[in-house]
Amino acid sequence: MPKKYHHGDLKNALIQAGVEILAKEGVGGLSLRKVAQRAGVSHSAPYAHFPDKQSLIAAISTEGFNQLYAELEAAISSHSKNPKKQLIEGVQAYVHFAMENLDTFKIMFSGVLEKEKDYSSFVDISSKTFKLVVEVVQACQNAGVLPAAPADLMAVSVWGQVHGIVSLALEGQVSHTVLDKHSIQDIVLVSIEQLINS
Amino acid sequence: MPKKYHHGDLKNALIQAGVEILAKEGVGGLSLRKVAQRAGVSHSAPYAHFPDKQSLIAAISTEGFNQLYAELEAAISSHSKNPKKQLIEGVQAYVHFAMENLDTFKIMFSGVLEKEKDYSSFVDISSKTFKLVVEVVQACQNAGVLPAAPADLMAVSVWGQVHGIVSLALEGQVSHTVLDKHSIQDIVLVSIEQLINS
DNA sequence: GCGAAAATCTTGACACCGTCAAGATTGTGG
DNA sequence: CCACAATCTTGACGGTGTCAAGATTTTCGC
Repeated sequence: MPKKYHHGDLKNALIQAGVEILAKEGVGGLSLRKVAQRAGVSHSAPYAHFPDKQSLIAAISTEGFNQLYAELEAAISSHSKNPKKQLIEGVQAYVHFAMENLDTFKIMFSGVLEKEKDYSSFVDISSKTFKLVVEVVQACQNAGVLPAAPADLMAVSVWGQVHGIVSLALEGQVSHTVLDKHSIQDIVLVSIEQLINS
Repeated sequence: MPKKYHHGDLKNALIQAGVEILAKEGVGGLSLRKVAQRAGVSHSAPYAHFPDKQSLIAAISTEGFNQLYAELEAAISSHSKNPKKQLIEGVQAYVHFAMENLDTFKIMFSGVLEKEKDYSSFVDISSKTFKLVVEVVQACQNAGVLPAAPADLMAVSVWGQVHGIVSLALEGQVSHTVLDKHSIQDIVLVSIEQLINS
């Protein structure tokens, strides 16, 4: 697949370097020039592979979504006969991904990427992820675990719930009176159970 | 309160200029130098009032939270005898604020402000806002509208649900199969009703 | 009310940033 | 093998956050 030119596979090396800088210095520390330096090329070499910085960010975000999708699917497919467990394990995996890849998660969901619809592979993997959520929700509905609203709408409810709590927590907006007593994992689980039919 | 020096009340003028640039050019277009220029002062005048750019962003975010708090309280206090209506109107007000002040909302919640706990007035107003949510949730619980879990935990659930859906929608992560059929307002309302005791 | 001290603002500089143009180098296909 | 395309380097440009030095204005103790 990737042909070897001067560097080898600079495009992926740049994405990888970006992920590393992101993890080490946060979103504010991510610059094209640092990415280039870490990959061992000159400051404008990236322009052979990405038309601009936004495009590299799109690639990093896409990579993040691919990983998130993989982890979600792994969590779900381990319990293919138990929709409720699929839901719970999927939620756990989502929270786990966010906490383990804090800045990648931020870049994926915090508006750093400004015109996401311009990047088709980003749109592809993120809508594929949404479809995965819809499937689990639908299975839960068929099993009577979730209410019988339209599946895509219910999927937005469930995903929104999880995503919102995680986002607020990462943003420091969840009061310490709550965080002192419960982990984010627990808070999300308790919240999701409010949506589940008793 | 604000004494008049050379400019008059440059500190607030800078915050206002920041809000305007934010609305016109988005988060990416917000620079200290543009803010200074719009306020009619030299490029480093802001340093008399803010130690760095993050500090100005904190002030803008704080201003945003003040406005959000005011709108939430207005929505809630119009229905002081009907907790369920308070909840629904409060949620509507939250969604309305997000959509009317898109980039301010982003700056408040999207990790642009990196060390939020360093800014005490930001912490004050945001925890005050959280307390407001807890109060409404508690009133709903007393009226049997919401389940009887610990109020602060339930508040995180409710706020997280609303905030998550709004965030995902603003990020373009809500599938068009949903958005074509429902407004964000409707989606959030339908979702919240899943949490309300029937 | 006056003069010292503090607050405010300007000017100029620095390093870093994203981006582009010109050219050098390297791989590929006819 | 050679023209061409892909890849990478060098150098430049304007914009950015920040700091230092100095000018200007207000405040405050006497």
